[in-house]
Amino acid sequence: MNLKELSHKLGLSQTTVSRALNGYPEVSAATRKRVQEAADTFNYRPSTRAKGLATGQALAIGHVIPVSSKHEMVNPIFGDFIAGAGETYARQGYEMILSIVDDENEEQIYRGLKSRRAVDGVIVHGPRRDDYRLPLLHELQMPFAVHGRASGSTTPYTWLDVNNRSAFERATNFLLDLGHQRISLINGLEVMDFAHRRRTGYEDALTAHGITVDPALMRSGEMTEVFGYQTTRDMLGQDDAPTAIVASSLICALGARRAIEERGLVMGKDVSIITHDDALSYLQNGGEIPIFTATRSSVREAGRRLAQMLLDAVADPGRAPQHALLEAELMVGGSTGPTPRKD
Amino acid sequence: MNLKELSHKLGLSQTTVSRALNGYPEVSAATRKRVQEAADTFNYRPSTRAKGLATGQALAIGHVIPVSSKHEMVNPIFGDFIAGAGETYARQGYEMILSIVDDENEEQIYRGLKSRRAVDGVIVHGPRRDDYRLPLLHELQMPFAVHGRASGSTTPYTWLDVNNRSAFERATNFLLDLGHQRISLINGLEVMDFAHRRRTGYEDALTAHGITVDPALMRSGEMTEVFGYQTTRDMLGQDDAPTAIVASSLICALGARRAIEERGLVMGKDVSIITHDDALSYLQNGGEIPIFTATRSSVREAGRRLAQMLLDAVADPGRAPQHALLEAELMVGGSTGPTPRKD
DNA sequence: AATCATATCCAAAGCGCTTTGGATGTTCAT
DNA sequence: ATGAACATCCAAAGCGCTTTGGATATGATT
Repeated sequence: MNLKELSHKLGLSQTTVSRALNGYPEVSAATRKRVQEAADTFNYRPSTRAKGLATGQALAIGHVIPVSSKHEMVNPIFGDFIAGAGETYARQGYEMILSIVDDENEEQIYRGLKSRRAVDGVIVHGPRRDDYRLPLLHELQMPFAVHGRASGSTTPYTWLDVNNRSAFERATNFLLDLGHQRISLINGLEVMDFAHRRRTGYEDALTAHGITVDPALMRSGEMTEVFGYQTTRDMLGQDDAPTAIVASSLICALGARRAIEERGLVMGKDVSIITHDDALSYLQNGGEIPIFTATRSSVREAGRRLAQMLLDAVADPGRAPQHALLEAELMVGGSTGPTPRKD
Repeated sequence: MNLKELSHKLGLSQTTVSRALNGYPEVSAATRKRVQEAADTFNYRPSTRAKGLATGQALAIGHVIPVSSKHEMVNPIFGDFIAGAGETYARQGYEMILSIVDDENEEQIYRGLKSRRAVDGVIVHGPRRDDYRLPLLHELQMPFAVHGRASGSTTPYTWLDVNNRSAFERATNFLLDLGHQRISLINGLEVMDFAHRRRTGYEDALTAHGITVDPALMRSGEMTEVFGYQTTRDMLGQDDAPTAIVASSLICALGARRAIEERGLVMGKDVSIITHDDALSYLQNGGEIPIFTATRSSVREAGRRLAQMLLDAVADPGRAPQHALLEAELMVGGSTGPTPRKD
């Protein structure tokens, strides 16, 4: 069923039917109702493509998901983020189109989306420091919103981020207050902006307590379970091993716990862990009582909100870029405790 | 840059330029080359919408991801599956459009995709037993391919599935051969087709060894870490507790291990675990030596292949539905061992 | 009764492509 | 030289919508 057929059935012009359906005032209430009902019974929905051609809009938002070409690693937060964003799009009649691309030829993807006029805007995932994508998108005049931030950008842009610095500062302080002095940081890849901010928070807290930062206690890499395990095992094997760990993700923390227990140590007693928790639906941090003490911020909620911010920007290209800085909440679980006394 | 402008620049008609770019024979080699180069330098790409309108194709495949409305749970395999499928689409110039939808009004989504002519076909995720979506898509005449199977469907359809029955039969046999008699099954929700098949494999193995299936040892639920933990804790607290567990996912298995260790037991010695491993990029089952003994099948590879099967079906609507049944490989890790002797 | 505003509808153009049905040269055998 | 066969290109229609610029009818105003 298309417009032509529908308007024929109703004995009206395409113009009138289109206007009735799109809420224009030049249609009598009676006619509008009649059209509305006919559209429902015949299950008529305008073709997105035709509508897009006519209006110049795509009615779609692009998500370009970079996949590490080295490890073929898909960021595990991506599912929940997308789920959140999808809710927003569905409510506003937008489509979400997804490009999974290894980070080598990401630029081509953006150019393609632009020149094919496939989307009205894009969400930038996993921003790096001095991310080249921001100037690129500016140049392409493609509206965008960033999940995270990219320090080093000179022009303003729309973003939503967790306050990673303050979260990790707080996490580190929490451990310091428990008496820990040797605190390790298991971080994401340092090219990622969030990882850099987290490190800053961690270092600031240490420095403020007069503790010098020890590079031997800081590791960064792709945040897998195995990475958490290996780095923890390594560090626990060192002389002057850490008594506490700040981990960048729950998955890392799981690996860290494995290494701790493998050595016959007890988490929360011999070694404390505090982690960041993205509140992923399939990997909750325990039930009522969290397993891990954690700084927590829902990535799904982030998806919902950032999508809305982008749609706002698309609807009104003139408006100033919006920002949102979310504060993570600290949840005390069973993985942290006072420094073990040296016997 | 659009076709009109480009053809103007070249002093050619739109027809000729279009044909040159699309590989039609009615164009001289010299002209084609000239056109090709101009397209490159001006970064011309035909508008997907206009092309779609003209050809009647959408050049897009829809993925409808059901999200449990109760738990807002996004299936964790989804990211990797999508990544695989995305590779295939990118190679063939298709777009992937994603709808995240709570399973209540999934039907509306399919009808919408059809009537808006937004996609050329869809991938069905998470098939249930007697899934209503298959007859629905048939009725809508929408090409589709199923990740998994839906027992109970009368008409043939395109699918790709892991041989869940044989994988779980094999896993159970592996434990039986180690001497285990009390073997528990921690399964996904039983409405899901895969969970049912897995149970069948498990039960078949037990029965073949003359062991009666004990409902007290079988649990099913959404496969989270917490679910694995709680069910394991429960069962280990029972009289006549299991000495081995067959788990449906690595995440469940992580929870099971937590419960085991919490009781002061040792995995692989006091209690064995064998799990299914989807080879997710962020949750590898250890490094060289697997942590868990597991049946393994890459969900990413599944995405790649199923996407191709769907594109084939779209390209040639007449062809008979294709199937692919993948056999999982068994990887022996450290989580299994002989039955502990009763002291 | 003539004029005008208002309400209601419609024909046709246009969005950027593909594709049909020619038109115009060129080449070759006769 | 002549017509057939081929190579190469183009004008225009059509895909399914929105939107511009009227047309017509109705009722209020003078």
